[in-house]
Amino acid sequence: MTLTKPKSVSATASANTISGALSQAIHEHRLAPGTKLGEDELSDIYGVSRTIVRTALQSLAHQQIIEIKRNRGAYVAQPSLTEAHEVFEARELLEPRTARSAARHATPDDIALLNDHVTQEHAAMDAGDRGRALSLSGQFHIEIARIAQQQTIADIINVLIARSSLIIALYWRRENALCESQAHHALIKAIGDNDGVRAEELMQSHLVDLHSALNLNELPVVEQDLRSMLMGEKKR
Amino acid sequence: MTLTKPKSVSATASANTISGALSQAIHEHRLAPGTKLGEDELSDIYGVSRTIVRTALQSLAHQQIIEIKRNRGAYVAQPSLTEAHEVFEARELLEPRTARSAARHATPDDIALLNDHVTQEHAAMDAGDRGRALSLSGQFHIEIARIAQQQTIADIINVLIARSSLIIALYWRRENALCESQAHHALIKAIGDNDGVRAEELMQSHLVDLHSALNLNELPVVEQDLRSMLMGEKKR
DNA sequence: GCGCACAATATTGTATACAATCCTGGTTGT
DNA sequence: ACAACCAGGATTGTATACAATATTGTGCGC
Repeated sequence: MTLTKPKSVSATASANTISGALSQAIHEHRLAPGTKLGEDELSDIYGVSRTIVRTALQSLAHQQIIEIKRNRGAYVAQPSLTEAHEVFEARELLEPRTARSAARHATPDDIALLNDHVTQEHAAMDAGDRGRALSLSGQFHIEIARIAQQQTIADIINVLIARSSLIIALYWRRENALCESQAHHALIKAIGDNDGVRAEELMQSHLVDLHSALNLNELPVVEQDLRSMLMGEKKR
Repeated sequence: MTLTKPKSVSATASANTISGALSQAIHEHRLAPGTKLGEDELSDIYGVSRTIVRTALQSLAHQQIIEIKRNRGAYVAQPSLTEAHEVFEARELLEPRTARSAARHATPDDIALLNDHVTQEHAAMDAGDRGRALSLSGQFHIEIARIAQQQTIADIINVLIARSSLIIALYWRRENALCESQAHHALIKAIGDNDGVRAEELMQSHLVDLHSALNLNELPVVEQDLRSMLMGEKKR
């Protein structure tokens, strides 16, 4: 909640509040892929009409964070394996050079902000709040694009990271995620030293690491979930 | 209208029809940057309620093709100089490597489709329909991303090209645009030969050409438009 | 004639009512 | 027991009514 700034494409304020809250919940893995987001349910929770909820959901749908099936409702998205690859390939095209650019533009304040981010990330991890750590980790990448003074790319990365969060929820296999803050720490060092080339290399390998830490050849765990639900449910 | 496929993030069918129509009109420079898009006006034209129009406008706003100012209405976007640079810088990060990838995946059918595109582009140009030629030229780039089997990147490029169209409307200076189809023709050749490296190079230089064909240091022509409107209008 | 305040109008924002569609559960027939 | 079918209920899609805000027009004082 430090300076997330939901970006507010436009739309009404309440709608942005709701889409921001849902987005945050998804980033922090408090809303699992496949979860149904009923309109009445949300309008009750947030105390607004379905009109507003609908606006918020459409916004999230456009970011492909949720999927709206006609006459069926909105569900937290379940990126396919193909999409998972595509998202990381896109990130690998955008982020390394952006990190290089960030190294050129970074001010001491920027470095301080990044360090603060990693500190919070560590704190969240120590507190066992894995979701929050992941969310902060994503914001770190967006922050770098902002430092590079590339708002357009930052916007794109923002969306890609949201989807990455879903992908991680579905396909992650590695247990320890502290490699994260290590890599981020090294990146800050390179950016702070204005070493663009190194920053680009580090970002590249960081993304490759993430990409390769996914279960590439397996089905998403959703089906297991569904199966277990069918097994252990109120079979009456 | 060949196979544009509005991509339909979701939302209702009518809304997609309207946002598609508006998007097309903007691509073809039939709707100038700054034009106001009133909700009642559009609901009259398309014979649907404002609810649907609103959905369509929000979709376009999310693509940053239009800008919705709270309580003021929707206007065709006027990208700033900074945004113009950012958009082309993003494209330069994404498209060259995507072209390389397309060269790996292209089938004979794909090549035929691309050739067809360029032919239509030429035809539109000969017919003096500059807007349609520009629109087709943009679709060409999207088609390449599709051929590369990178739907995610294709989606991103789709949005960037829409914004590029607005940027061209505002900042274009060069008179002749037939360099376009020349460059596209060369690209098809490289892709058809499965020469990924060359395709990447060609796309890179093509984008640099486009980028450098903009009036980088001048104010958008909108102000000129406004002035000329005030000058040559029904001074009554 | 000019500028300001205020009313009239138009436009957008939000909520609600109604229509269309889908899902659930029970009933019936085999 | 099982399948198909047909209500009934719940959920989403669309239109419309009303509220809030901005814009325009008018009149007054100077």
